[in-house]
Amino acid sequence: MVVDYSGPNLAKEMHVGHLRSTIIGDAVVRVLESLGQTVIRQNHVGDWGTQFGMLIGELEAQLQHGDQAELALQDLEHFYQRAKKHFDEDPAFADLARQYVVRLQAGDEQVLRLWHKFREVSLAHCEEIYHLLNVSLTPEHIRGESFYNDDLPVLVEELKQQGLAQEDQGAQVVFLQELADKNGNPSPVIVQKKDGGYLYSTSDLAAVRFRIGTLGAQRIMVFSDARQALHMQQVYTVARKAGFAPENVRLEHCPFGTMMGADGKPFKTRTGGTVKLAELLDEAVERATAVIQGSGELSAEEKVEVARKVGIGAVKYADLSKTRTLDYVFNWDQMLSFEGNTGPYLQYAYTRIRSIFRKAGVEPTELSSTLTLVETQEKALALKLMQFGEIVEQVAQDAMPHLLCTYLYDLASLFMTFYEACPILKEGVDPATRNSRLLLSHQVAQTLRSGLDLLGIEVMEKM
RNA sequence: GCGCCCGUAGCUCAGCCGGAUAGAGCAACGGCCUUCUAAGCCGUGGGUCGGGGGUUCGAGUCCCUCCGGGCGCGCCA
Repeated sequence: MVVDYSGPNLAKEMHVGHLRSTIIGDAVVRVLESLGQTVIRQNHVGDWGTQFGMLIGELEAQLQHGDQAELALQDLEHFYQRAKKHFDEDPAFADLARQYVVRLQAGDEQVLRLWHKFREVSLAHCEEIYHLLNVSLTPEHIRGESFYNDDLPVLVEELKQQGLAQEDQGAQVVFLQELADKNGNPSPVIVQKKDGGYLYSTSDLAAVRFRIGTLGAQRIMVFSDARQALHMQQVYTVARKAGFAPENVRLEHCPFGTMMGADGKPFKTRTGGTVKLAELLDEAVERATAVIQGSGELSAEEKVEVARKVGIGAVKYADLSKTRTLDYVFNWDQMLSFEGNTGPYLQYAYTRIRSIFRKAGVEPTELSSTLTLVETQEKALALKLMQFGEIVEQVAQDAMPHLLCTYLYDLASLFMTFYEACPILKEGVDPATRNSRLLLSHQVAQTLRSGLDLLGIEVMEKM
């Protein structure tokens, strides 16, 4: 199967808008792979389009001033703003930019070289973010819009020959009766602009065809914003009609809601700007550092590592634990709290168990396999442990990681209850009971670790 | 205008193919540390599941309608 997720626009720096697709998609991919599925990741990056004419023009202008490309592109956001300003204020530059778009489309070598340079720097930035986020995407998963460029004229021609696409007001349009409204008005999908250019509908269609025809996908999952629901429906409907997608191939759009600020409006900086992902993640680690400051268990070096895992884990868990399709409110204090359904709470539950083994001086492998369930807390915990498999199956089926989060939280809560009620290493606990409870605890730790790993969240031995 | 999504406790959210007195966490209040991490645990109060119809033995869940909010709808992605 093919899973399409993350897909940032390379023209700018990654921002919070890319977060949900990236971490939800990655969690689902991990879950699918854990079940033995063959998953082909596709990072459909935005590396093509009119804005690149402007960016390449700006890059060339700066290179002519003797600047190094890496340096000029060090701050992509800033570079973009500069290019935009240049474009808006200098008509000559605007013309140049438009020419570059044409030359880029035509495969002009010099322009392509600059485009490659830009793309390379921007992708390197994405790699950094993925690494920091502990997301499994690598360069080999990149398959941007540009990849489909050559196929677009071919595809449109096919649609025309099939009688699906027809000219309307100068553009090539597919009218879908399947998606008509109550009044019978068909839903229009433009596959080629009046000026001959193509749109994302076209490259998305090409992507569907490539994924099925070349990659052999039996199931395609695309993680993108819920606002693209109509667009995805259109693409899939056209793909079916055009014969790109046979009946037996599952075409799924896995939409997600918007990340909101405390004010209930889309998450922005205090000044109303877009929040850069790099800054958000830095802040997460910073805040986590403050949170674990009081820990007496950690050395200074360990704190750095733990803060990273806790901070990043908190951001990811906060997102993953909410129903995917709904908007959710981003709240630092809540996600970094050790109370409630949070990343830190689960990581803490894990370290608490590891601490027991350290204290006991016992390795899980040394335990006898005899499990004796007597107390109600022990039984409840064991019962919960057995449900892990079916929850994972369900997440794979529905692409809903929050089901796994809810499960892990329930499991951790049951463990805490068990831990309070059932002494393990205390005096007076007979060896058999001690062994059984250690075994049970170990199973919980393993399950927490596996579950968090499927979510792309790391654990630690101490915190 | 047309279409999609949402409305569950003060706040943030769960509630599998409809099934028993609707669940958590924050917040509020009250308990539990001389021994396994109190970053925890136990308990109390708090909801006409937006309103109204309908289907059903049974509806937070399915259907219709109304109210309220968000988003989308031919040449951006």
